[in-house]
Amino acid sequence: MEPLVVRLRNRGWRLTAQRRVIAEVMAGEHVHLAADEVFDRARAVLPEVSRATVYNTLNELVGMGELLEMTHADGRKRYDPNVEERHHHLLCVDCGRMLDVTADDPSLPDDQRHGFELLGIEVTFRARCPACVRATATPS
Amino acid sequence: MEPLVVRLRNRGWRLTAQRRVIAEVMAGEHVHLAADEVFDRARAVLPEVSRATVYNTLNELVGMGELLEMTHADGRKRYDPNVEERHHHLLCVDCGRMLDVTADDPSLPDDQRHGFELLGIEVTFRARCPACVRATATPS
DNA sequence: GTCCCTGCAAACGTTTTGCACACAG
DNA sequence: CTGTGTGCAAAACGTTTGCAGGGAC
Repeated sequence: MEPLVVRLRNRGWRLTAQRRVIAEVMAGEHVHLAADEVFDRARAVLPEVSRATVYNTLNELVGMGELLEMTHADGRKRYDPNVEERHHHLLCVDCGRMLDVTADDPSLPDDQRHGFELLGIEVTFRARCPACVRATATPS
Repeated sequence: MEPLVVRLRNRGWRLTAQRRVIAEVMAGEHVHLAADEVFDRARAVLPEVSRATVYNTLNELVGMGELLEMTHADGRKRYDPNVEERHHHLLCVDCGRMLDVTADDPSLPDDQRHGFELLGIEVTFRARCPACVRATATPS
């Protein structure tokens, strides 16, 4: 697939310096950033980026389907640039690190559907990452 | 299992009118309420309940393991009183209604564990409920 | 009587919005 | 040139906290 910035230009998206930097931050990250983290990284590259523009731009990207919005238990929204492949998430409940993983979807038995029209399935594997396991291991 | 209020008293929880009302609201609801919705329902029964007490009490109940805290994509925390049986959730993405369902857990292949220590699995079936499907059906 | 819980209001962190100016097209 | 994106600051939102008074045990 074409790079994110190219896809956006092809959709007639007005490309400003701020938007390009924000899109590049998202495209370059494999972790799932909160808006404020995107703001920090974007500002490091281009200081004349405002918080409002980061929020506005992220919301637009979500609306265009170029970004997935997720809610991490800390109450902040996180943004996932991986919209190409279906995937689930592996979350470290201690440090908040989140990785993409692939696993089979669970299925919902007919008698549990309650007449709902199924659209998608979200799976989060709650876990502790190696670093956090090591940090709490009984010190010798 | 004993009623929630009984379990709480047995743990030495100081039982005030406000706390009892909040616990009863949670016990009586099969939906997954946000703190403000709990506040409204509690105040309908007992007007002298403050928002702060609702928040404090919900956090205590979560800490005691009598309530599960979940984050619904609208950014508000929701509280699930069903701690007895393992279950997943069926969410209407239009109106936000959320039901408990039982389904098999998906499994995470070894080559996808990245060394993490698995603790639990959260599954949300994203869907549209019958009422919302009907609301958007092509009008004849 | 003691200590914990309560209400109130202010503080907090995140996200949204109103407005005049600036720049991409 | 025009229309849309921008920065700034203020507001909105859900939640937490500090404090003095009150009620459960």
